[in-house]
Amino acid sequence: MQDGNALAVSDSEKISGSREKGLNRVLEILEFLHTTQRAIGIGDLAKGVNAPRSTTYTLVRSLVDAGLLEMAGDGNRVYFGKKLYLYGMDYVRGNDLLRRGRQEVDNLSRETGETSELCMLQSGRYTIVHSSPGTRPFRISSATGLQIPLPWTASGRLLLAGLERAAIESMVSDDDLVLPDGRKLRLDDFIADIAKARVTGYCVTSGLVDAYTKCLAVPVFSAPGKVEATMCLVVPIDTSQERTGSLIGLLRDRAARLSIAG
Amino acid sequence: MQDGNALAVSDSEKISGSREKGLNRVLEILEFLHTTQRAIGIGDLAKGVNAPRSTTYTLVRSLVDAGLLEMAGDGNRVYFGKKLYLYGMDYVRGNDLLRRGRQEVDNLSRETGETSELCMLQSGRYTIVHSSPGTRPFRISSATGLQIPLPWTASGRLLLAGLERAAIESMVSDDDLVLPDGRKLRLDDFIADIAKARVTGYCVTSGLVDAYTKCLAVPVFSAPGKVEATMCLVVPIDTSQERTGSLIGLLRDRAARLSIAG
DNA sequence: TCCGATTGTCTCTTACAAGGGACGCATGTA
DNA sequence: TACATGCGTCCCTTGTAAGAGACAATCGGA
Repeated sequence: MQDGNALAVSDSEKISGSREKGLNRVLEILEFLHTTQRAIGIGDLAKGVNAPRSTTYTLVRSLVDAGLLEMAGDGNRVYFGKKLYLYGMDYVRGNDLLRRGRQEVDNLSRETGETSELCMLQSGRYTIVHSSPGTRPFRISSATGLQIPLPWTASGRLLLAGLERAAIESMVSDDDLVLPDGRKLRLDDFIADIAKARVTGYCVTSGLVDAYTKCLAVPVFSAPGKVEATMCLVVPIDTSQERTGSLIGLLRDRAARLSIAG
Repeated sequence: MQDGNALAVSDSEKISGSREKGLNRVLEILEFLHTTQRAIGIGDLAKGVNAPRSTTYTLVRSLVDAGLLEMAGDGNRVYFGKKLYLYGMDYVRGNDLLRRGRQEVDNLSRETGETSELCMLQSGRYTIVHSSPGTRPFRISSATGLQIPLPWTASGRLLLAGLERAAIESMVSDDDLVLPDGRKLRLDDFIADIAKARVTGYCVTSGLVDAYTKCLAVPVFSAPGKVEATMCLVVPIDTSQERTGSLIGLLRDRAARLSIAG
């Protein structure tokens, strides 16, 4: 193994390493599968979440029996199961905003040909909840469920609009402020961005996540002042001023539509 | 409460009532939310899964923190959370058959105007995994995630094709054999149906779930002889012989398409 | 063929989570 | 104003689940 499991587990979690609640282990397992995005052997899973093998076997059996996980076709690998899909659909059904937001995102990318995304805060992290690829030849990075530091994104600036400074600080770690290209954002600048985005009602960032794209984002409100989600378009960084402007107009229009009934 | 919680909890689970593993409680909570299909107060949730209040509060807090559940907007109600949606999408992504099956079902209902469904076995139960409503004025019952006794359906007969008699018996309870209209199916007849469906490669049932519809189903194979799912159309019971035949042809065609790469 | 690594199962101990129950706080209604 | 009902939190006890570790079975090189 390349990861020398000797207490190197990273600093996450308490170093205790002792007894751990079963439910927590399960949550870690699910999260681990979410990051790996593929079926994985139970032994490796145990290593991955740093849990004892015997425990992992027991938990996985429970989860498989319950249908939350499934044994992958070939043999001893596990991945998410149908039950989770069904629960996920229940979530969508109970969530107007998400259901209509997905629709709207699909429409947007079809109409504009650009990559379009619906984003939300997910336990304090920026999350791409739904994305539709667009028709450009080059692939723009964006997988559903991907989590990215808030300061890297235009949506992040909108999602934090209206929050206390303290709340924002607690959601943004120092690491988050370091952009992919190595530049370090100043926290005050970021907070200023947020305030600005709030009044203008949209946000554009250029070359933050990568050097070749810019991101146009607008807020979706669940109540006056309460930003529940954002919709955004990811476009080539050299997109003209005019087209950028008209795309933002389109976005604001669609987001408003989502907001009213939300 | 209208449900007199006095040990009426149905016979499910052991009557022990004593200490229960946290994970199991969680699984019950999720299942309960899945059946209620709506946000529910924590107190009621505790009653619903027959768990102590204190325990329920603790577990719900964990689940909310993890994002598997969310507090519903108003206040003290909980329902499924974004995390479950994300995990569900992971499942879809990792499952070609489901992804393409959903697509195909949507196509079918658009082309034919009939209600179309994708069905699978889910821990021994028949489950509507995806459905698309069709354009007929009257609504045909069918919610995604709904679970129905196997003998009530055409798909059930196909999904069990190739299984041992013992396996079939273990999956079908006596209650399952009682149709909605009160008639009782003989187990032997049901098993004969299964065998017949297997050789003909499709199955039609008339007036089983309700008196006004018939159900046309065909199998989708994940490997030769292994029925992974079924696709079906739910049509008015008076649909002509010709149309029924051509719809079945269409279904078989599409199901075959799904099966090859599966 | 013989090893080393991995997989799945089992047993036993003890650290600790589940549960009982009491508390204070809001509602609602007699 | 009193009383009942439901909510959310907290504390203490003890039954039990998490974990360590041993085991047989399987696999894949060398």
